Amino acid sequence: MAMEAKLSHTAAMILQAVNAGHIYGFSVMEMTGLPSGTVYPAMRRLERDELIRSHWEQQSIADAEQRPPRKYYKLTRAGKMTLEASRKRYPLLAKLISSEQVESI
Amino acid sequence: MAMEAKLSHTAAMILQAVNAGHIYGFSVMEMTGLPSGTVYPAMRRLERDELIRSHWEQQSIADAEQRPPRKYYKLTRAGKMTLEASRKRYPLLAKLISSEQVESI
DNA sequence: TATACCTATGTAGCAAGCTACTTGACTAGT
DNA sequence: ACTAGTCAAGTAGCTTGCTACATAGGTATA
Repeated sequence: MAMEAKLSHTAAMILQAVNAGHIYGFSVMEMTGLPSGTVYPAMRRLERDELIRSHWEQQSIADAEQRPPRKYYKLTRAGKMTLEASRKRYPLLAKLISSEQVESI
Repeated sequence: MAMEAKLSHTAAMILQAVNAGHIYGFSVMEMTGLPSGTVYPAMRRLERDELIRSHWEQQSIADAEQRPPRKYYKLTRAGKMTLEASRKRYPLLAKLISSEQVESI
């Protein structure tokens, strides 16, 4: 069995937020209340550790919606397993950010 | 009006835990899942900033219960006001640790 | 009588988080 | 033209948090 990384409470919150549909940095910031100086470096580390993967939104879409392009994330298989393990470590995590709370994806 | 300190999520969790009846370090650790290297330094800073105040349990009580003496904390008035402000900043905090969850004080 | 576990507090040194910015394009008011 | 606001990503440098360990008395067990 693969050795799963132990996540900090913050990293677990971010993973949970992405999993629940807040799939870009700014949305994670709004949902969690965490500042940009926390969220963006943390998401880089999560990507470095291959728990999430990112791709830039097409410029044409951003242009059409008149805003900066977003960097979209999704969990890898390792990310899903690590999140599952983190729910045991932080049992109150799922309550904080559930998929139901996501209005617009 | 007094300038209230802005608490980190962790510091707010600890304040909330103490307020909810987890009035010594080890109990806060168990409730929150945070490690001792987080909880004890954080509680020192909270006391330095006069949001909580501590006093050592009487040795005779610890002896009678056959365990090390505990350092008991309680919120100051400034601590209660800061916690109240933090509930606005972290609206999901109260759900995490409510007084009802405390079995033994 | 070692070895191990439990309660409880604590610290050194490294990793992660936060404050206060920056960049950049677009919107709206004065 | 200038100021201010919004969305979105990002960074430098200081502060906080975490891992791993220490201390210390208690119980339990082989």
